[in-house]
Amino acid sequence: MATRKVTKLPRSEREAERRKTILRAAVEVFSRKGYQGCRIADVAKEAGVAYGLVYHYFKDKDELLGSVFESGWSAFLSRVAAALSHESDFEAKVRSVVHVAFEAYRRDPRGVKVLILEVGRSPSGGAVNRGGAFTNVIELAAGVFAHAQQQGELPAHLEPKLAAALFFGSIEMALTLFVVGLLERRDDVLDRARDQVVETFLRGVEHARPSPGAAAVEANPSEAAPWTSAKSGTKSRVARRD
Amino acid sequence: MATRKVTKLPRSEREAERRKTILRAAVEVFSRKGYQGCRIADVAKEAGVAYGLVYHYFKDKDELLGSVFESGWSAFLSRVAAALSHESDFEAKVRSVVHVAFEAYRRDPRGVKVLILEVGRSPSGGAVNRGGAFTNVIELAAGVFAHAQQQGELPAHLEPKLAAALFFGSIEMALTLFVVGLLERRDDVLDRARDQVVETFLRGVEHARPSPGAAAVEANPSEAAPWTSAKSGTKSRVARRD
Amino acid sequence: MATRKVTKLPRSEREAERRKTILRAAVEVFSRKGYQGCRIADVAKEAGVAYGLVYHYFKDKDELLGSVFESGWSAFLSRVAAALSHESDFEAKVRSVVHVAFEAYRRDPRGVKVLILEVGRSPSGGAVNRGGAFTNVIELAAGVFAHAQQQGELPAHLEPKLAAALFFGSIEMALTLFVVGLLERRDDVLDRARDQVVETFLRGVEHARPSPGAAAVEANPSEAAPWTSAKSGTKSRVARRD
Amino acid sequence: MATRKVTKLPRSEREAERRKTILRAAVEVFSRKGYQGCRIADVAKEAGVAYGLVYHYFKDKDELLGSVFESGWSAFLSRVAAALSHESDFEAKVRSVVHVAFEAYRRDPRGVKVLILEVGRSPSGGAVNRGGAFTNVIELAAGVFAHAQQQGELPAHLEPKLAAALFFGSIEMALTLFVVGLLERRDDVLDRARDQVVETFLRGVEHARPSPGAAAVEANPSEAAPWTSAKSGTKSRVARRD
DNA sequence: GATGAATGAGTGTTCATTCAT
DNA sequence: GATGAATGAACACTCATTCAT
Repeated sequence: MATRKVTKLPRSEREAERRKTILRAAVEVFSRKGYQGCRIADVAKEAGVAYGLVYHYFKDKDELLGSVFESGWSAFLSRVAAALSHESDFEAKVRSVVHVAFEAYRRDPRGVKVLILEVGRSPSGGAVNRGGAFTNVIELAAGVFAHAQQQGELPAHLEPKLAAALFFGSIEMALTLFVVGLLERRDDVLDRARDQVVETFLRGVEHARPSPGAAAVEANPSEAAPWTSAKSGTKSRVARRD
Repeated sequence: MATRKVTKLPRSEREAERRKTILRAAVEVFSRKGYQGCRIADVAKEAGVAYGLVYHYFKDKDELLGSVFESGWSAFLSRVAAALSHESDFEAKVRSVVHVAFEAYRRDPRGVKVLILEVGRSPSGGAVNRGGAFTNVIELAAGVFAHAQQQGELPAHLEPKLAAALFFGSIEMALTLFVVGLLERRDDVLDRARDQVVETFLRGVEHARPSPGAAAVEANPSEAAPWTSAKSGTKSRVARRD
Repeated sequence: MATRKVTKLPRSEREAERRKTILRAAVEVFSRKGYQGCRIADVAKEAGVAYGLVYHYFKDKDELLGSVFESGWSAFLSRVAAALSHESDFEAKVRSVVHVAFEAYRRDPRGVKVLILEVGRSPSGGAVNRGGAFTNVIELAAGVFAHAQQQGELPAHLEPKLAAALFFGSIEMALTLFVVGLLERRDDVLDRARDQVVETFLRGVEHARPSPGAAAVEANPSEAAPWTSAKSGTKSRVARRD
Repeated sequence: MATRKVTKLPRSEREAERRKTILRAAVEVFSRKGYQGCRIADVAKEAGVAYGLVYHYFKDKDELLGSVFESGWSAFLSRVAAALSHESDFEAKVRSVVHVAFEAYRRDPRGVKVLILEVGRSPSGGAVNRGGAFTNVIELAAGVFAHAQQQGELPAHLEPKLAAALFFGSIEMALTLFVVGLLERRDDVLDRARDQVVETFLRGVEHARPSPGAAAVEANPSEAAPWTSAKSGTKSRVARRD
């Protein structure tokens, strides 16, 4: 009834299109309900396709969700790789990777949430190579750190993979703060946070330098804590026990 | 503490005991199969009690698993709080918290895995205030950082909550490296990693100092990559308790 | 704590008391939730006794509910028997049995509801001798009808048991009208209905005589249909199909 | 009726068929085990379909069993309505409704048992509008009685709904006598009982006339108790349709 | 390819019944 | 006798996956 007149993409393209539609729907549903909580039916409905069609494009639920990860990660990875290739300086590389991560979040918080909240999940569950994806990023970054060590830009005693873990762990948890709402999803806050991540990673909390933008702000003593709108940022100044 | 009768536990204590048994079993199963994957039947079997008894002590699956989180987090939180209260120096505090985390992992990788891999996860998964638990740790640590800022031990421009996030993000991801097997779960590797986490967080990758133990090693050029072999092990510099 | 001072009924009486308490509670719960819908726990709570105590007095759920029936029926039966023994005239007997039934309803609609709504139930379910109780009433009445036949008060061609069935079927369904709310539970309506049941059974719909009370009412043409408050009694005057 | 294709039923009809199959199976199981006692698994097995398919066609157990009631009642109702529409005389109407009920029982004792034993039962059992179905029959008949009153065929002082209740109460309890085995399920007994129901309802026990068939029998004193033996059988005086 | 009916194993939850205290 | 914790069979309902059309 409705199928008669379509622009007729070459079969393969039409299919690729469908596949992407389903994948996008999966990301959406996945981010709403989580890995286990989402049903194939939900994905199909979200994608506007028939129930069984999902199984034409994906072997089973695991493959579908695996694909979600892979496409997400590979997109992230390629952006990171591109960013790295545009910079030669170590600090610049670090800065640009953090930038990529924050931009990804700014553009597609849902997708990032999925990636963040489900990495390493599926305890022994036969799921895809999420671990693999994770390993990829770690090792990509580890390569950068090892190179920097060879260039003398970084102390030799550091384990590159661990350094990479600390790097991405910092980024991830920083973004998590936004995901769970502990920090406001405002552009200026995001920017400032990004700078603090870079600074802390490079020079440590003890020697982190202020954001360039914040420098100006510092000139205005009355706005000493621009991180939060009004309500004082941190409640308990002293460790609680309870 | 509460009862003197030694011969047999009074009804109420017996029950409290049962409850704990079930909770422990839940942690176990949970860590093996994850939040959604764990079945009440498994928990009951693991605890060695009848199926229905689980429902005597916990309203439903959600409440049971919620309790797992809460008990796990509160245990971790109280250890962290204790560690903090024993130190006054900022660096020492940082070091001791990292120590607590690593010791927890050394002692009960399963439990840590559960907390690490499931916190904040399961979007709207119905369960308790996992988010709340997460928030608690962040804010506990944020308090420490804020205090350090007041003491002049830390730059004032840092957002304490974000600093806390970077701190725990680093720790978590470092442990994840062990969880997923990218680093060997050997004592010496754990010790060295712990030091690197502390150093990187405090002074940044660029100025991180080598482990005291590793210092000696460095003198021996023939052992250039102590991350993957040897047994130099700088075991637990800080006294463990319990 | 509280058990110290009780009037100390002889053991057997105390127990009989308890038993009755539980039985009453069972009637209550039963009438609210029905045979299958009620849980032993509900009965225990309603009776204010411990969970397991119910099993001291009743072998199992079936026996408990069987007892409910038996006590209900036997009470009804003995009232019916008493009523019958007080009258010698056939019409008077009929009238007094209907009276007993309507009074029982007026006094304890709950109990009647239980008896009415569950007779003959439990399809093949191993339940008690509810059928037995039912049989008892039918045969008691059948005896009366047979006697009346011998006295020449009733045509000989009638099957007494069937006559009894028609009799109690009329009574039951009449009461059901009140139970389900198709007739108002007002005293005057009940009285009038009672008369109509008797008249219809004795002389048939075609020759049923008006209630004595209604006779007076009839004198007042403005109150021609005193069966219902205001809203005209029967909607569709002609058989609907739909 | 709706489709011409003979070769294979179109999808939609196939499904409607399936639905009916399941419904029939539900009636069967239902009549055997009662409302609460029947399990979805039994229904599925009886229908010869997969467990889960039941949930394709019925939201849940309640909806399934609700449908059983509705279809049963509506079938009965339409037969009654048809019978009524074919007769104009009041007595004939009464006679034909009783006939319909007895024929229904003769044809499908199971189904009748279900409707009889479960209507109005299960207090607040959640299921559909069983009460509604009950109300429908009562009001349908009440309409007939009201009409007869207007025609002067019936005393005006009777409450039509109550008359309807007495009518169906008599029928129901008469059938119950067969259901519980107090009367033999033999054709001649059924016929005779049917006549007695009609006569008693119309003219009362006191003036009920003997069955036409039994009249002949009465002439033969040697067959004084034809209720329990013989085979005189006055079969279906009114044409059945079905 | 597309559709959605059909399948059935899996699992949370209830609740009658038992039993140690 | 009283209590309520312990037991476990039973069952409704879900949902990934298959398959006929």
